[in-house]
Amino acid sequence: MKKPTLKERIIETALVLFEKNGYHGVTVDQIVTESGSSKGGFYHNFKSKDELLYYIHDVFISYVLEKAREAYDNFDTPVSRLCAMIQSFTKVFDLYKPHITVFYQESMYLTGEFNQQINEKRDDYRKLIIQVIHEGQENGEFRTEVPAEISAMAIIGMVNWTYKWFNKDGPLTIESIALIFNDLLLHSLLTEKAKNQEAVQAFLIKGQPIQK
Amino acid sequence: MKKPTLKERIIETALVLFEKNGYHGVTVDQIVTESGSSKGGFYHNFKSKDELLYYIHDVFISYVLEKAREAYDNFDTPVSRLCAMIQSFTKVFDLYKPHITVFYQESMYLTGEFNQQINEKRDDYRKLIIQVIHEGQENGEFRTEVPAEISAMAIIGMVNWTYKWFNKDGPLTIESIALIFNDLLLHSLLTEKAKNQEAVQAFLIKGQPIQK
DNA sequence: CGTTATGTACCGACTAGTCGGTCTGTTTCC
DNA sequence: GGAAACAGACCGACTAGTCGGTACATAACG
Repeated sequence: MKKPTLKERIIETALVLFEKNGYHGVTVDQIVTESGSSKGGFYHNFKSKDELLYYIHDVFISYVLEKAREAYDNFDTPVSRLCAMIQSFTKVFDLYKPHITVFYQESMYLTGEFNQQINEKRDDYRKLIIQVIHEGQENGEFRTEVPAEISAMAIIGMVNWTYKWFNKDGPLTIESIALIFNDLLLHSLLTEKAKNQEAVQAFLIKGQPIQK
Repeated sequence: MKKPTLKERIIETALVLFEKNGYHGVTVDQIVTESGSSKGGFYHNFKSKDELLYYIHDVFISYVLEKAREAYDNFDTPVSRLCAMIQSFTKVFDLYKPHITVFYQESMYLTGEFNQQINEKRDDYRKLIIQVIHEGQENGEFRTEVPAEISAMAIIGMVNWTYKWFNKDGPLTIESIALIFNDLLLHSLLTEKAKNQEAVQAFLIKGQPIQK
């Protein structure tokens, strides 16, 4: 493990502080003090406090988007693609919980240019989910009674909200939660016929309540 | 319609501004100017900018909690209770969208006393949902493979997230969205046997995709 | 009834403090 | 020695909150 650069240290510190106190609840002086740096060091690495916020957003959304694309490429059916995406996304909470909290709490304070770049990636992610659902509706595995756009937002909402309540030291691991999410989703989105396919059954939870 | 008091005018104005620019993106001076008031008028009605934020939070959460309790009291089966709660909650978006946006974006900036009071009501709401699911699991209508606590958070997440994307002028009314949410929920939470009951079937969507 | 007293809602110039950002060094590293 | 990385004193714009005052209503008084 190579020793972290000042830039990395600043980002780490800011992340922890932002998660706890919000972007506006943390001053540059605090970040600088806590990271054992200085104003000079900070502004040498970032054009502004805004840019730091942008970096944090970008690291997270870029990672998630890439993982979703990988999930899409590595599987070849709508069900397995969707499940893989949900799993990879949910698992990100272990790694990037502070990023995610900041992402959803503070994105409105991103200005102009920064805001636009993040929004593009966010849109790409949403479109990818909608696309998978559409593909599933076309091949008859997904119910068509519910519009794909709404299903997508329901999914995204369910998963995203996890940042408000997930606790690493709680009774369930993030992996268990990901399994539950997949189970809930498939039960609500698939046709009865599709649910009976063997390949799908593997994603559903049977019998006893899931445990850690 | 009686003419609004200054206090009401300030709250209305602040709501619109907060929704658009965030709590920290709006100054007291702006609120005062836009509402045709003054610093004095503002601080005569509110102890601080914080207290204004608290008021906005409280109006919304109190309303939602009351509606949920009504829903519980007016129905007598887990399924109908849950559906009624989801419907009343979802429909609130027409009425209180700015409150909700502020509620979820800015609640972290509520301090001490204020924060505590809001959290209590939020907890009460969550507990009520969990209770209904538990009751449904006990009478055999709800699946027991998934923990009630997680189901509850999945539901709350799905519904709450609506504030990020719902648009009054979009293709779907909030009532249609509420119906879809109920359909998705029941499909994922109920046992196969329960889904076939006539009383439950009424809450499910059949045939063609739902339209406005 | 007219006048004075009193409470309440509201006004707006002012202030004390804060915080993002700059500027002038100093150190580190090639 | 020169450039990049960093330190920290300093600045100025901005903002939540204050405070002395006004306008107006209702009540008390003679």
